[in-house]
Amino acid sequence: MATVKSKNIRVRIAPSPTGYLHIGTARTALFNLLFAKHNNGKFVLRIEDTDLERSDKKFEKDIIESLKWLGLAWDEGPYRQSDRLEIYEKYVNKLLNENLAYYCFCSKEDLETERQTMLAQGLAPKYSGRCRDLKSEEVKKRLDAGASHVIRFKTPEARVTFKDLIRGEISFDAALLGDMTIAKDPKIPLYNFAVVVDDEEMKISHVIRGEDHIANTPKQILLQKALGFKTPQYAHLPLILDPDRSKMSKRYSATSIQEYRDQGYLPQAIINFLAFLGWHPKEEREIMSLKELIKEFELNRVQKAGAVFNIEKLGWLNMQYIKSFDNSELAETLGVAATEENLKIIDLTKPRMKKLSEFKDLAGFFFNLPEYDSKKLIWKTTPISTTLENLQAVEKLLSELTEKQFSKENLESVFSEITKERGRGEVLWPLRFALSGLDASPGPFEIMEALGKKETLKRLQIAIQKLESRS
RNA sequence: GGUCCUAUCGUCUAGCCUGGUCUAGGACGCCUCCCUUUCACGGAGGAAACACGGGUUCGAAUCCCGUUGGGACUACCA
Repeated sequence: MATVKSKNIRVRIAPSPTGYLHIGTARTALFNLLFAKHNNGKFVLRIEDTDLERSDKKFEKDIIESLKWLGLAWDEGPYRQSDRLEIYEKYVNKLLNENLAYYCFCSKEDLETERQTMLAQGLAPKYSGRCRDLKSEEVKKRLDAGASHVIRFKTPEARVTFKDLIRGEISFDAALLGDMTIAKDPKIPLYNFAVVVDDEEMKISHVIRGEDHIANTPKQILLQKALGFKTPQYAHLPLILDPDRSKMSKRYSATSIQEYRDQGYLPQAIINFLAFLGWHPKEEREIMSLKELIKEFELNRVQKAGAVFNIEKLGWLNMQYIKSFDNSELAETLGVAATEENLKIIDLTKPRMKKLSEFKDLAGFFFNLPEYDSKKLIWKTTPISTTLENLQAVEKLLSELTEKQFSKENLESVFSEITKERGRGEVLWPLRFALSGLDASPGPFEIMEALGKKETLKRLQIAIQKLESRS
């Protein structure tokens, strides 16, 4: 295998527990894992919970559980930013002491007015730097008075250029950025700052994340330089899009892994599907396991443009995986007892299921015969009387068989004569309908095998009675 | 508005780096047919794309420039 020589590759997935594990986050996690494992690197999980108001333990729990369910195992963590506050504080103070950051006392209202004014002038909105040169005595005085504040980084006016592993060179003019906020207080870091500190402390070599973070990259690089940190390699993944080509959102579709899990999508199918959203192996293949994906994954084969989430294809993939399961395995995932009868039912239902959740609807008739209109027993233009005669003939034929003879193969041969005499459609359609009560179902021989002699006869008699009461 | 990213069938994509083998390949979806009592599976076939305009070149889906379209970002969220 063409692996990069042990270059201490370390990547991370850094979800914030402000919602359930998002499809996009799962895909980012997957690509990170794929890249790490392909190169014998480490995959770190870091929970970015610096936003106390929006973070919730229940989301953290869901993220961890969903990641596990998908089979995306991390090597280190979960680290929690809320457990690392002293580390950020140390670095905030460092910047403050070196006069690379400063306290800002501007009110939100003032900032907003400033922003609007600049926007109206067609300028890139950025902070004016009003508090940048406040005298230290003044700062101390205001701090002592308990004035509300924030800490800003003195953004240098420079051109920031970095090489994105997927997109090539990307360049920003930092002069347009303005002095960004890095913390609300030395003890309360903000996203861009916490990320930079953690990536350094955790020796992250490659930052693989969504395209929506491209604009954050120059900010983080500037911070790294000020702090004397190394700059990791960056790779920005294309976004997952809704059918209207906007960033996938709750408004349009189910966005949490948990929802797909509840609907009966298999983790293998989701992984396979997500991997192919923005990536493709060299060969023309569609079905790949996580292991195979790891083997084949190359960052330079990642697509640059966003990819629409195609639920139809997920459904098809899911069906492929469902079909690949053996019956007892499927019984277990469905939470159904692996009795002989159930296994037969599963076997017949398997090729018809796009989602596990469809099992109930598809297989329900095996357990309870649905109510149906006796008209439905009639094949095309067959007269009622003929249909009745045919069913009676079938009943007679079947009642002479032993339970053992109720196998698909045997029943087929038993029926060869009667279907020749009376017509396949004329015999088999009413039989199948009597057995299933449904317009669409597996074939009558298969159903009879699963149902057994007693139940088959019972259902046949119900149909016969229905027809008799009609005529 | 500004900044940045981006552009092959309806969708996911192969091909693009290293121009000719592209009459542009595969998959999902769609259509037709086969199998078949129905539905599904399976099998065979079909319709369907290089956004546009300039260059460069003997030759461009592939390289360059521009236009247009699409998207992301633009917080004391992450």
